[in-house]
Formats: sequence, structure tokens, C-alpha cells
Amino acid sequence: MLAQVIPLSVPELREACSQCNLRELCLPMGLSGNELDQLDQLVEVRRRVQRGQHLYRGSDPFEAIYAIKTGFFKTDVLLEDGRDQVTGFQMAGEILGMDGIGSEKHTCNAVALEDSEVCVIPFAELEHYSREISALQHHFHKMMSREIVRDHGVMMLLGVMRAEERLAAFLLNLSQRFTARGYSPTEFNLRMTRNEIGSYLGLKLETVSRAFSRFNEEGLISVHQKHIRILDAAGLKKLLSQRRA
Amino acid sequence: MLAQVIPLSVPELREACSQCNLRELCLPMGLSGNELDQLDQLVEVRRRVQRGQHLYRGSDPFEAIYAIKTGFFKTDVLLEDGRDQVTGFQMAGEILGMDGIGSEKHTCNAVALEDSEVCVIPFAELEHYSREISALQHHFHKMMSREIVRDHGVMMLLGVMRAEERLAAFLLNLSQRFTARGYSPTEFNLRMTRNEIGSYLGLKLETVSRAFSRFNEEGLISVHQKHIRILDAAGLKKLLSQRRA
DNA sequence: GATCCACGTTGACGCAGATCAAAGCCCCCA
DNA sequence: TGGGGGCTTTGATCTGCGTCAACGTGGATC
Repeated sequence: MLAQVIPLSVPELREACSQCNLRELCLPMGLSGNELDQLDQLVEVRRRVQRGQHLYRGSDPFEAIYAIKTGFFKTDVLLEDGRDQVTGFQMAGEILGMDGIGSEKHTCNAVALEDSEVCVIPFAELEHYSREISALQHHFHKMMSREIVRDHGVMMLLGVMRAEERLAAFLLNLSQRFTARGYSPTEFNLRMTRNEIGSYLGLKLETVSRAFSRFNEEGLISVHQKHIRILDAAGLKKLLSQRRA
Repeated sequence: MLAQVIPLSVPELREACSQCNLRELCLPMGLSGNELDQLDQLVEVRRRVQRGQHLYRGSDPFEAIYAIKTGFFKTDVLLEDGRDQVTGFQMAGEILGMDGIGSEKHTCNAVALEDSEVCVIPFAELEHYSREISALQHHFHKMMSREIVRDHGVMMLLGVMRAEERLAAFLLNLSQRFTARGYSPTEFNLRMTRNEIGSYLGLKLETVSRAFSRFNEEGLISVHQKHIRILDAAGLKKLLSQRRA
């Protein structure tokens, strides 16, 4: 909003969807030059979220979805009795907030795990533009659908896999997503604690820690605190598919 | 298609969205009379699926989503090693197939648990109509979003609850959905086996059976095979919220 | 460079739910 | 009317992960 007052504000210009280096991963995927210009109008506002801060909380009114420009988030859901569960970890180019559309309020918390910046996509406007730009409409539907499929994957994790399989699947998933963003497939820093990993995987932090140590001993990975190096991706994959029916 | 050849074919007329008794639960929700007429054009084809048959299989090309008119389904996902997990049970007025949008093929199996009938909603046409009917667009987005929220609920189930809590949550959820469809909140027949319930809840069938027996002994429900009567819904709810953090 | 504190690791032990096994029930069909 | 097969129940035993506890580690702060 305010940015429009300062025409050609350099940082704003650089941050437009049409110039963003995530445009092949994020909402703009597959849009033509002209359509991208329209998207730039839709996504005007950016918001910084410091490490530890909430982007939104469960029960906040739902008004926008968010595309992560830089940084790393977790989402979690709370039960009345205080127990909670991490439902996902999100990185650059991924969308946050789609859970809120159905009930017009958010149904989970989104917390930055490092200093982050998000693009605010007012939802009513997104619907408006996607009535005009069918490529945008279709791509948005795909992103929602993929979120559903991702959740099925997590259900699989939680429902049928044993502890070490869950952790192996988690590491391979992170590796694959870092790769898609141009980072090393084999070496990265975890942004989350053992406790948060455990919550996501339906395990206690001690179990996560033991599984890391075990992978380390077996030469599958090397772990030092939050720094992970994958030494034997094939070995990790084998853990996933060898189990009894 | 064929039905158009026989004008005013009585069964077809009765089956139109505008006449359907599920229209307040299903896709037509919130549409005006005129918009409903358009929806009737979109949803022309119905399909019967007999008990035990697949509506679609994982890796089938994705072309349409399906609204359940009558009957009961399960969806399940397969792992390479043969293990599988039931990801949901769907009843009349609910939508199947949204998992397929993202990859243009289905990512799970949908199997009828009783003789069923679905309305076929060709997806390209749904996108077309929702560019014109914003109420339809918005409602479709809500349904997808609710699917994501539902999945979060299942993740919670699988990630943090113990066996009896999971079963209690499952029964209360069924009860609530039957109620919304005008059936008894307290008395119903399960369409799925103990094994399928177990797969959904991340438990073995013996554990499900024992939990049923326990609830029966404690007077929370009465079970005879697939017939369930809920005697103490409050007691079941208490099971869910009393646990330690 | 001493202190603090959140986070992580490791060990010992216990238990919820899995596994294995056997028997019961119901419905279908000859 | 009886036999067979799929589903369910129940009991006995096992085990993977949780729980509890103690100690280790690294990074921030003064």
C-alpha cells in the first residue's frame, strides 16, 4: 500500500513476483509475462517475521495466505488439553495459511524458526484474480491439492512407519526440498529442535536423538548438533522400503 | 450424456443438484437458483460403484472429482513395500478425488464400502464454471481447505493420542457426520472392518477390538459386530480432553 | 573466560500396543 | 442343514518406544 506512494522504490521493484527467483516454485509458476504483471499487483505487501514470532495463530481471522520469500517456518495445532503437534515445516517458495479458508479463521499456528520474510496474498483478491487468470487459478488448485497429498504422506509416516523409518523419510524429504531450491542435497542445517522434529514425527525427542546417533554410527549420516551431512542417501532410502508388510 | 436424449427423464431430473437433498452439504451449498441451474449442467453424469469396487486407483489419470450421492467409501495410500494406510472414510455429500489435482493423477485408491452412487464433476469444467460463479469458486476452495484441516486432525490423532482416545475421537466424528445427514447421532452401523478402522487410526485390529470391548464394559457404547450405539457421548468426549500434556 | 541456560545425548527401566495363537460368530451358499 | 470363509474376540507374551534421570555441549552474555 504505502509502497505505491514511492514510485519505483528499488527494494519493492526487486521484490516483485516477476523478478523473484522463487517464481518457478511459488505461486507465479507457469504464468506469462502479462499475467505476472497482474500478480505483482495482487502481492503488494511483504512482512518480516523474526525468529520465534508468530505469522498467525489458530483462531486469528483468515484474510490472506502467505508465500515464504526467505526463512523457515513450522505450523502446529493445539489440543484443548495442551498437547500439540507440529503439522509441517515450510521453506522458501511454499505457501502458508490455506488451512484458514474453510472456516474463515486460521486453524493452526505458524511460527518462524529463523528470521523470515513472507509475501502477503490477500485471499479475496487472489480469488478475484484467479477468476481472470486461469493459469493462476489452476496453479493455486494444484498447490492446495499438493498440500493434501503431503498430509497423506505424513499420515503414512505416523500410521505405519517405525521410528527410524520416520526420521529417514524426514531427512530425505528435507534434502529433496533443499535441492529444489539450489542448496546442497547432502549438507544442511536443521532449523528445528529435536523436540519439534519429534512432535512432527510422532516421537519423543529422546527417540529422535537416538535415531540420529544410530544413523551416525552406521555411517548413513554425520550429525553434529543441527548440522547434518547425508553420507548414504541410498542407505536411508533402503530403510524405508525394506520392511515387512 | 445419454440422459439428454430422453428429455425430462424422471430419474435424471430428480438427481439434479438443484433437487438433491444433499445440496446444503455438498458442492451446491450457498448457490442461488440461477447458479444451481448452471451447476446442473456441470454435473451431468452419475456413476454407480458396487461394494468392493474402486472408484479410482492411485496413478489413474485425474480428470474429475466426485461428490458422493449415496453410499460410503474409504481412501487408502500404498507404500512400495505393500504396507498401506486408510486415509479417510467418506459419506454422502463429501467430495472424493481432490488429491489428484496437483499431479494430474490420483494419488490414492477410493473403494466403495457399500453400493454407492457418485456425481462426476469434470475438473476442467469445474474450473471453468468457478471462474464465472464466484460463490462456487469460494465454496470449492473451502472444501479443499477443510480437507486439509481434516487431515491435520488425523495427524493429531496419529501423532499424540493413545489407542482409546483415537477410537473415541473416531466414533464421535462419525456420530457428528451422521447427525449432519439427518441420521441418529447415537446408533449406526459401521461400514468398515476392524482392520480398516485400525489402519485409519494407526492401530492393529486386535487393539481396535479390545478398545471396543472396553468401551462396551464401561457402558460408554454398546457394540454388536458392526452395530454401534453410543450410550455416553459425554464420557467419550472426556476421554479426549483429560490426558496429561 | 566464567557462568548460564536451552538443547542434546545416553542409560535404565516400564508399559501400551504389537504379535502370535486359538476359538467364536455370522452369513453365504450348496 | 451344514460347512466354509471372513471377520471378530480374547488371552498370553513380546518389544519398541516412552519415561525418568543424569550428564554433556555450545553459544550467548557479562
